[in-house]
Amino acid sequence: MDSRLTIQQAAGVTGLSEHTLRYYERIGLIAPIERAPNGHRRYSDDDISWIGFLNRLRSTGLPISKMLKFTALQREGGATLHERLALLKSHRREVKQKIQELSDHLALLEAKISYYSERADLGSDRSEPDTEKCHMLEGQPSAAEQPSPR
Amino acid sequence: MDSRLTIQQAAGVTGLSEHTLRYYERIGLIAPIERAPNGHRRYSDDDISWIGFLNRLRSTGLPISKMLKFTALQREGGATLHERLALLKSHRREVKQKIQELSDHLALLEAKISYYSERADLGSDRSEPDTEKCHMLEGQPSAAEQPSPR
DNA sequence: CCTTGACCTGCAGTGCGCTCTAAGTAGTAT
DNA sequence: ATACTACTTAGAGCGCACTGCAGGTCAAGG
Repeated sequence: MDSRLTIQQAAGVTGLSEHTLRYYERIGLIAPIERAPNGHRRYSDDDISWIGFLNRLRSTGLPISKMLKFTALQREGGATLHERLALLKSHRREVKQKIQELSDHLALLEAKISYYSERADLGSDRSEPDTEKCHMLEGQPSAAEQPSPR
Repeated sequence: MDSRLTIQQAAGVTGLSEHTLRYYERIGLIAPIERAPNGHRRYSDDDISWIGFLNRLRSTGLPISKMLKFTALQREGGATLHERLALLKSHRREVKQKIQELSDHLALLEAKISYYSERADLGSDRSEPDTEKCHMLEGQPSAAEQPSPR
């Protein structure tokens, strides 16, 4: 059961490319992987599950820089628990916000779609370039929505 | 009311930088903006609301290439309604999926956080590098979750 | 007249997250 | 011996979405 996967196998099960696996190791996201006598990497179950965790963080949009921070804390051991917790919590907040934002935009998308659907219903084959005003239904950012996040 | 904003003002109300406004125009995301006699851009209300729409699409993660596609169709006029509709619908599906995905990852984040919180509660000041196994609770991608999107 | 400031253009540079290339090694198969 | 395959490294390149820079124009103010 103690698999010791080759990089190819590790790539298979994690969904990352071999390239990316080496890259992650190089930048320190993954600790130096054990080597076979010939120098080839051998991924342990622990390595694989750590990579799984990284994968999840990544797919919530956590930038690599923050994952590095987390990884560094992890390596420093138990004393950094609070800090790691804080990092995760702050990320949780961001993910929640992102979900909210997407939901909002989804609603607008729905509005746009039903507006278009209507137009499509009433014989839309006039090829006049009539429609250049149809974006009027997108209220602009309204200042509150886009405070100054750039 | 027919504002005719300068680029600076347009940047202000849209939340984009002046650079980005020129960039969007250059690549064709925004139609050539009307110019004052001195060559300076003057953004109309219509321009602004179109930019607002682009902004929304962008913040749902629609890549610029697809926005370009949409923009091109828009300019071709009414005959492309169905196609535009299809594009929006396909994007809607993606946004929904993204929301779902984020929610899933959020759940995992919560699990991790409560796991850490527990540890933090029971006096976590042993500085042994004990914790190197705590990522064990991240089940790996489980094949179904990450089919092969890379 | 000279500076300041807002704008213009074209093009180069940046940061992120990979992704690819080149050149080399090690082990097996024919 | 030779080919093949899987791996290794250092380092270059890529696609995206901007962002910055150099150099120029124009209008108003001191």
